[in-house]
Amino acid sequence: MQVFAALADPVRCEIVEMLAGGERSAGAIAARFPVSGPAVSRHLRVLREAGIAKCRTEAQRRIYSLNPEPLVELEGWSTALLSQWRSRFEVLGRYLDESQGKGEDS
Amino acid sequence: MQVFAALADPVRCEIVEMLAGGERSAGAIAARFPVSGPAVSRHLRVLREAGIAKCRTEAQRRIYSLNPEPLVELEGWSTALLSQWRSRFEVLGRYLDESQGKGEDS
DNA sequence: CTGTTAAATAACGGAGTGGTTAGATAGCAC
DNA sequence: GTGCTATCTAACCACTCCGTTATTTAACAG
Repeated sequence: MQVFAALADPVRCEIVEMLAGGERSAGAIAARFPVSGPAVSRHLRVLREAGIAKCRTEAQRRIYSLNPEPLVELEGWSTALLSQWRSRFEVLGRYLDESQGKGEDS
Repeated sequence: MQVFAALADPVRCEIVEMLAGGERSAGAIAARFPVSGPAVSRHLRVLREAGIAKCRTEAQRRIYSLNPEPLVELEGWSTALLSQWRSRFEVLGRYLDESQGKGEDS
């Protein structure tokens, strides 16, 4: 799950939320954060390398947009994990229901 | 999203997957990784402080289990983001459908 | 070609992270 | 009490990460 590392930084997390609302130029993104342009530029690179963002060139501007696949994968990961956990929990629940009538365990 | 930072490390990510399959003692967890006990112990602390794992004491053992709330939140975050993205995409799609008949744009 | 704008890269410093080994803490067995 | 087991904490080191400023690349305007 390389995605987690890419989203671990709050700035990158916010950038992703921005991009979910539509594509933006690098400058427009940088303007929203109290850090320097180069700092944002590197955040964008991390997101690109993680496959979460992609960019196209338009004159001098780089227009960034969201690449959804990794987020779909992320959603799937958490959903699968939770359903596994819930199924375990249900097994435990059944066990407790059963032993409730007998009241014995090690 | 503090959860991302907690899951950014592959060892912690695997621990969470282990815990989804049922609770485990600290020793049982540590045995599965090629790193020292103290290293795993600190990973467990990070997960605890992120609210992803919790532990109870049983004799000398600490039994770790999964706390699902942060993962539910994570699932919700990715789902919301994707649905926002998809709605944007649909708007764009409608625009393209429309301009397709006219064939003009800047 | 020169100048300007937009963004990326380079180089560097400080803070945080993950690993290690050694020592502390807590509960059980005797 | 002593000894053993299980786990955590402390101290330290190497490495990575995020921020900065300075420089470079790239595209347009004249």
